[in-house]
Order: sequence, then structure tokens, then C-alpha cells
Amino acid sequence: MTAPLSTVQVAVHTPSHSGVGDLLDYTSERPLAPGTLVRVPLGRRVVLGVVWVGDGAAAPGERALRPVAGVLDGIAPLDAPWRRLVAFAARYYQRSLGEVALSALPPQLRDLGPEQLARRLRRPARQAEPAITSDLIALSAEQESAQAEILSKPGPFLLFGSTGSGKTEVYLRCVQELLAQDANAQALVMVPEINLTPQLEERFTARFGAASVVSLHSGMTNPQRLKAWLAAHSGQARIVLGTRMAVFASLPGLRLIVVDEEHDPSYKQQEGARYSARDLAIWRGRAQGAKVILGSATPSLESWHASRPPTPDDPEGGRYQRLHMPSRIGSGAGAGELPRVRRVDMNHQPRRTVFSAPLLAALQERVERGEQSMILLNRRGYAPVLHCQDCGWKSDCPHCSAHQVFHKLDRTLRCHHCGFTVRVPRACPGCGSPDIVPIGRGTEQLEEQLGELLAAVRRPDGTPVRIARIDADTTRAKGALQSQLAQVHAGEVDVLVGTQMIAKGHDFRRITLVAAVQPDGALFSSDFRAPERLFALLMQAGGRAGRDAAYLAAQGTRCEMWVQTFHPQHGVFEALRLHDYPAFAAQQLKEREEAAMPPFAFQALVRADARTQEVAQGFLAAASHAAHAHGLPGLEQVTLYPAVPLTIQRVANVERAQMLLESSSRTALQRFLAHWQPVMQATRSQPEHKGLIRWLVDVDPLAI
DNA sequence: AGCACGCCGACT
DNA sequence: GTCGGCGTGCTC
Repeated sequence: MTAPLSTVQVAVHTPSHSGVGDLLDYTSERPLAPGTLVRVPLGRRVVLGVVWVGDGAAAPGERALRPVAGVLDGIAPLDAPWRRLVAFAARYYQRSLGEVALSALPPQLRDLGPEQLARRLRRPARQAEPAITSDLIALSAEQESAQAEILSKPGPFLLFGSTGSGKTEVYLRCVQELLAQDANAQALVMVPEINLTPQLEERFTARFGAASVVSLHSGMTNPQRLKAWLAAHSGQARIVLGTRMAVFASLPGLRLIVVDEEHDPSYKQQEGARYSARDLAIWRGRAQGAKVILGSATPSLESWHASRPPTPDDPEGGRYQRLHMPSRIGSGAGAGELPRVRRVDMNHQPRRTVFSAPLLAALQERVERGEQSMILLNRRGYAPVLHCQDCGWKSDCPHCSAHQVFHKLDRTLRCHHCGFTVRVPRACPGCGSPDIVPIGRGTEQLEEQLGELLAAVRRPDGTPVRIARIDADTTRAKGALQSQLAQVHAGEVDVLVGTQMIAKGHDFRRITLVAAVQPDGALFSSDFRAPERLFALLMQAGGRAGRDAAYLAAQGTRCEMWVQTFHPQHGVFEALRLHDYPAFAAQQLKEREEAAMPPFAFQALVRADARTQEVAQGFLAAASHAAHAHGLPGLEQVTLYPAVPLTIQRVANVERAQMLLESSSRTALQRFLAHWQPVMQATRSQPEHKGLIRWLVDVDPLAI
């Protein structure tokens, strides 16, 4: 009755620019531990919150505080390392604490009533069975030494291993070893895409048993996610597998974080808080005393640079330790060999050639021998644009500054940015001419043309060639990708056509030829990271081929990676031919250093969306002006570039502009952004910027 | 972010 | 005459 009320400060899901402070004050009958999950009234609804300060001094009350509506007693408070991670991510990526904290929790925690939750928690957890001790194959010397280094040194580590060098086995052994050292230890293993989780899950459950392993990714149903999250939070799950969101999992016993394919852009979240799960993994590992392994055959230049070995000129070297596993494992002829790279100079091919004669001949040969091939083209649909030969009309999207893509199979023109779809017109909408033709090519067209070009080719058993296509259009349905991949594995496909989707992580044991028919676009892109991405994609695609040494030996073949290009001498392809990532990286890093670009500089983008380009740019210009007028801290070390339209300036009738910020000091950039945030909020509320729809900050952007 | 309130177009 | 569009404002 007479017990004084405690004041608690709670993080709730409100965005940083909503005008509501980061932490809201409530009263509580009793003090609550920081990290406690609570339900609190907010306006006229009740929302989930996380207690941040459990026994705050009662705020000098000009406002009557409302009481906490309920405490989720069944769930242990989130621990201090988790809260520090969330607080750091919110600060670093310029979002509110509550937004980051609440989006890191399973969605169902928000909408489950107290009694439903209690029922859920009462459900008995499966008893963890002892780790399955399967017969382990001996490690290669390279794997052995990588494992020994990881277990004996603090890290973080960059495990630089060729495709097929057995990185996953190293992860498994390190997880096994660290979990064995401590009964409460937990490990987090991340992959870039949901598609890759099933095969990872298979390997880990085979080794550790299903009871110790849970997955966390957005492809799971809400109940599944809650269950997996609770298992990790309670410590019952020893191993958490997942995509980037898993970096925020509550893992009280975390001892090891693995970021597989660390170079993959998918680790960067592209909406809400735009965090890099790879960078947060490094931070979390350091803060929570967990080892971190970044793995890749083609590391990001950031990680490569951060793992440079010490030299006389640079006695410190990088912060990471680089571990090299250059050899493919397995035995038998061809096993250790990477695919031979064949470049076709398209300058010597007839104009508009899609499949050059030598590539076609090579494909034919594979089909006749019963081997599989894979054709890569990063553009779905039939053709990127339709064009009228009489009046020059093009299939422009009415809502975006982009073309509508011609999809022949369902006779539609579709905008890949806003989704706007129309039926393909019979005649030109501009002048009525029937001469409207597709320009350029997409995967649908490759599939069709290949069907015609290889129509006469017979497989060893005399049956015709079977061609399949895998891209976002063919895999829309749930489980479609897995079943289509299974078809390829079962040998029911001779030639597979597809987008990047097929280049990532799936082992096609019988594929002996991989071809990129049109990779040149990335060579002269305005995006300075385009060559890096192209190189990684081609190396990764090439790595899909020939991973079954026994098969290759029996066939007496060698794998080939074909590249059709107008620039066969380009450094990217030269490095690809030699399978020489270090040379490629050295050359790229030199260019980056000379141009003062990442990783030698730090960047942030501010983007503004409005109905007109003037309003969008006007806001950015005003915010920039205000920064200078206030002489904000850090500004002397930060360059603010002028506002410019985005490459795709208009999407769904919204005009988009952005402004680049650059600094040689991460700290200065951070300090400036922290002070700039409230100034931008004030700018936004000025009447002349009424038309602004939204603005956002992207720290360490991947594309500019 | 939600969720209200509030003022202008096509339907039972 | 109402249902409903999303502009503006508020939440400890």
C-alpha cells in the first residue's frame, strides 16, 4: 500500500524521428531489472518494451507517469551484452534504441497475450541429447592449421579459403571444440541467404543433433521464430544458424560467431536500421568475448585490408588474423584443380551474338557427354526494354524512371522497381506501329534461344537436351527453389540458366561448365564496388563446378568457366583466369587508396524522398547548410557533397535524392552524425520542407 | 511505428 | 446521405 512506486525507463518501438524520446518513463510497483520484457501503455494501445533503466529516479513530474501494464516474468531479462549490442547498433546506425531493440525480438512476442505466452513457456523443451559423435574424416593439413590457430588465438579471423577448401568443416570443428570446453557455451553461424540455411542446418544437425541446433531467419513462421529465439535465449540451443537478423539473437553463452561468405552484400540490411551483420558480429565478438571467424574465397576488400599481415612499413598489420586455405580438398585427378577460365572476345563475334560459336560448341559437347552446364545472366525476364522502331517509344514505367521489363511467358511488361504491370501491347502505344522489338536479353530469352540452338543435340541416351531456368520468377512459390535444385542434382537438367541465385552456395556435383554470357556491365559501372562484386560472383560461380572429384575423374574432364566479354584484357578477368584473388585485391586496394575511398575512408549517405526532386534536394541542402551554420563537432573532418538524384531517380512516383558524407575518420563521422540528427529533425519540421515524405541515414553504405 | 482525428470523392 | 482516401499529430 505504502510502498513507493519505482520509475522505470523502457525502450519501445518508436522511430528516432518520431519526436518521442528513446526511453519512456513508467511507474512500477517494484523495481525491474534492466532487460526485463514488459508491456506498457502507449497512447491507446499496449506495446512490448524492454526495461533499460530499472530503478530510475522519479522524473520531476510535470507529467503523470502511467504504470507498466505487465511484466513477462517467464522470460529472463535480456543480458547486458545484448543490451550493449543493441545500444551500439542504434547509435552507430542512427536509429532509436527502441526500434533496434524491438526489431531484434521475435515478432510474436509483441502480439502474444500474457496467457498465450505462459502456455508457450510451459510447453516442455525437448531434452538436449548428447552431441552426436560421428566418425570424422581427417582434416587436411590446411584445415588442421586453421583450426589450431583459431582455437589458440583471440582473432577475429579471416578464413580465406578457396571454394571447396572445406571451410564449413573448419567451422564445425571449432564449434565442436568451443562447445566442449564449456557446458554453457553457444555458437552463432550466419550465412547470407535463407536459401543456404537448409544445407547448413543439415550439416550441423548431423554433427550435433537436432536438439542443440536452431535456425533464425525471416523465412520461418512466427511461432517457429519465437520457439527458436527462446531456445537461444534460455541457453537450451547451443548453436544458432541464421541470416543477418541472427546477429541480434540473445545468446547468453556466446563464444563463437561465424560469418560465412562474409563478402556477401546481403549482410547489409537495406531497410529500417541499415546495419551490417558482419560488422556487428565483429563488434559483438569483441564486446562479449567471443571468437569471430569471417569466411570467404573472395573476401570483401574491407576484411582483406583489415587482415593484412604486418610488414616493415606497417609493423602493426591489420586487426584481423588472416588464415589461408588455398587447396581444394578431395582426392583423385582434377580434384585440386580450379576451373580453367576461357574468355571469348566478343569483338570477334558477329554483332548481337548471345551465344558465341565456341561457347555453343562447348555446351553441345557437355550435353553429348551427359554433363551439366550452368549459364549465368543477371537479368530476369525476356528483355529489359521494348522499343518501337518507328517512333522511338520505349516501355518506360509510368511511375518510375526505369524501363518496364518484357516478360514473354506471361505477355507482360513489368516494372522491377514498383511492380507496375501491363499486358504487352500488340502495337506501339505511341504511334501504332507493329514494329516493336525487345532490346537486350534476360534469362527467359537465353532459355528460349538455347532451346533452339541445341534442339538437334542429343544426350548420350539419344534423348533431347533438357534446359531449365532458375530465377526469382521461377522460385516465387515456397519450396520452389529447393525442388528445382533437387531436379538439377538428380541429373534431370542438362543446361541450367539463371541469375546470381544459382551461383551462391549450392554444390552441383555434375556441372562441368559455367558461363557468364554478359558480365561487362559491372566493369564500367559508376558503383566503385562493382568490379569487386563481379569478381566474387564469377569466382563463386566457377566454384560451383566440379566439386565431385570422383565424377570428374570418371568423366576424364576438367571444369571450365567461360566468360564472354568485349574486354578480355580487363584486370578482373585476368585475375579470374589466374584464380588470383590476392592480386585482384591488391590492385583494387591501390586504386581505393589513391582515390581515398573505403576502406581508406568512411562514408554515410543521407537520403530524402519527396513528391518533387526540388523538395528532396532542398531538404538535404538545408540540412547541410544547418550543419555548417551550427559548426557541428566533427564537421572539420567530414566532407558533405552536394545533393544529387539517385541513379533511379523516381520510384512509384516518389522522387529520391541523396547526399554523400565522407571522412578519413570513422570517429569524426560518427560524432558529426550524432550531432546532426537533431538538427535534421528540426530542419524537417520547418514549413518549407512540408512536402518531404521521409529521410534516412545509411552508415557504411554498400552502393552509392 | 501505430493509431486516432479530420476533411473531401464514389458507392449502398 | 455514408465508407474511405491518406495528411497531420500524438504517444511516457
